[in-house]
Amino acid sequence: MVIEQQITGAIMAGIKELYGADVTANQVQLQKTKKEFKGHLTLVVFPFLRMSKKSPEQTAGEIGEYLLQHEPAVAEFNVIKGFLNLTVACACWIDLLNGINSQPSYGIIPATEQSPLVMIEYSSPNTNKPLHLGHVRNNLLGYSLSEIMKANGNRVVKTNIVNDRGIHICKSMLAWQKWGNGVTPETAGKKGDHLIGDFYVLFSNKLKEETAALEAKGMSKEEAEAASPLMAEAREMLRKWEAGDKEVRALWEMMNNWVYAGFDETYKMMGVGFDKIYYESQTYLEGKSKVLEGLDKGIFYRREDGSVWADLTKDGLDEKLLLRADGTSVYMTQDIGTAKLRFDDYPINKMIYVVGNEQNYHFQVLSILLDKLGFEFGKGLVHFSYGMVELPEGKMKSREGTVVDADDLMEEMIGTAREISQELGKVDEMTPEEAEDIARMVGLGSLKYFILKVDPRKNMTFNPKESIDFNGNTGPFIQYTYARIRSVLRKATEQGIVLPEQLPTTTTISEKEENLIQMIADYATVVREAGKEYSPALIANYTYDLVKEYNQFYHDFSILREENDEVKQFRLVLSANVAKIVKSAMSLLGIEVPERM
RNA sequence: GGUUCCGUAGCUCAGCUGGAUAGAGCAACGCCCUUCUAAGGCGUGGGUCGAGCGUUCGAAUCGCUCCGGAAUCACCA
Repeated sequence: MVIEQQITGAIMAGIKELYGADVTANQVQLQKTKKEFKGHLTLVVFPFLRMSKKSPEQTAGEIGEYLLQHEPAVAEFNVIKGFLNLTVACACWIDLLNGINSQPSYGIIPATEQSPLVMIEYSSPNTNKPLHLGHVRNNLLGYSLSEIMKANGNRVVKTNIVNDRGIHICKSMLAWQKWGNGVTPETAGKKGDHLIGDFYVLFSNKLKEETAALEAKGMSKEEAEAASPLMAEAREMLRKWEAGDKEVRALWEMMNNWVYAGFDETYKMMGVGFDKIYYESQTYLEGKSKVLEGLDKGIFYRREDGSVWADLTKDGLDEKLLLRADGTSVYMTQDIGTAKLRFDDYPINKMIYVVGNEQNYHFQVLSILLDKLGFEFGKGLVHFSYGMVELPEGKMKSREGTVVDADDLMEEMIGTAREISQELGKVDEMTPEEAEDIARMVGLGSLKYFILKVDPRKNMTFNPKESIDFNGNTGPFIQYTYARIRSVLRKATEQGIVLPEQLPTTTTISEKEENLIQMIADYATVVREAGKEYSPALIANYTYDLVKEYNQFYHDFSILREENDEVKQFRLVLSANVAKIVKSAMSLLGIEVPERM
């Protein structure tokens, strides 16, 4: 922030004058003063001892004295061991607050026509089963990351690649054909994605029966699956699909549309969306030409059986298959093709893939291949790799039925929020619509915050029961604080108090208030850091700290009962800006904040 | 076995470009609703930061070696 830069400059000048040494801004370690000491900013003087050739205390004292004389922003200082604690002048804080107050979207850098174009791929579902908890983490991270990149002055295209073809879809189709009796989402009264998921499970169960019988006759698992008539039928269906068989295609289209309708509902409830959707059925043939082009240029090589490979041993990796002997594509080829299509559609400067960490190797390879093929964004490709979501009992296993369904989960969270607000009597003066809206915001806010506050790279444990906690470091706590501030501001308006555009710098404010302004001012840095680190968690934890700090402040001061008008207005403006920052930060996480709750 | 990631309080997680006595929340216990929303605040207890060695004025943070866990090393996607 501004004050820091100003003081850093003064320190550099001071060291030059006192010790005749040049130091860079990087060497000046100016950090926030710990709570238990007096001051706002602390300079660690150990690095300068070589230049001063004096004790830490003496050096700190000299620099402090210099700052007091030459830098008006420094009001006083104290020295503890090698730490120089600086207190920033009161008027500076009010100036800072005035500056932030005048900016409706402080900390956000709007994109322009010239801004870099960032494409973010996330969600990427299969069309054979509904979304589950793992997808929830993916979607929330992807959406939030998009918002964070936007806030850092990038043009963002959110994209989704739908895996709508392959043997897994054929399994659902076959099961529906065999045992479905023409059931539809309407007649079943079920979301389309769930209905299809049921048939996928049905197929798996029937297949298991078959293979178990074969295994009993002495076949291995692989042999049994290869010999299974059901699997043969599924493979035949896939063959027909690829040949463009009208009947199979029609069935495929109908069932996929059911799934999409179901997904759309889930996405909408989750609050995520896309600017451009790609379907694998339309892209899976695309990579081949690019690979053959690479073959011509000698980037890849062909084996005797006709298959095409990339030799990445020089890059410290293995050899990677790109085209099978029969000329068909593999996963990697498809991703190359999709990259090509995307680049044809948009002048992408940066590509971010939000995909689980089980694919770290895949993206390492993809980055190298795209780079070799001449894609500008290949080398700098970002695999936003996130960890798995585990349950207290361990991993989710579809086989054991421990998969947490996204729709069920959201519904449950909203239901709990509804119950709690009823218990607390929060809904007494609300219309049923208002109450339901708040239950939705709070329930989903709780879920989203719970997932986004943890470092994306780490595996996390999700306890469905305990996650519905509305106290402490949670979304609802943040939403609650916001709603309370808005309430105070509403009451101020009712009392006819008009907030000034500019506060007089002569108002006396407490140290707590100064700290709060410091935290508010940090928001701009946090947003920038979050963009650099691709970390929604940074925003989440910052917001919690800010809100916690504000809550303590809130309890110490009766804002509306304050008798000194100048102080009252200052506190109202301060509160309004906390609310502004909280709302902005939450929107970067895709979390709504209610005006009352 | 190779590669990558992770290991911090009973539980869930912050802190990691080296800096002061390692922080929150949950859970436990004790206070505070005639005070702008108690979905709140204050307090108490709880830690060999997986282990060891090294670099340094200084290490949870950096390096090496172990130990434990995860992912991956498919002509699956």
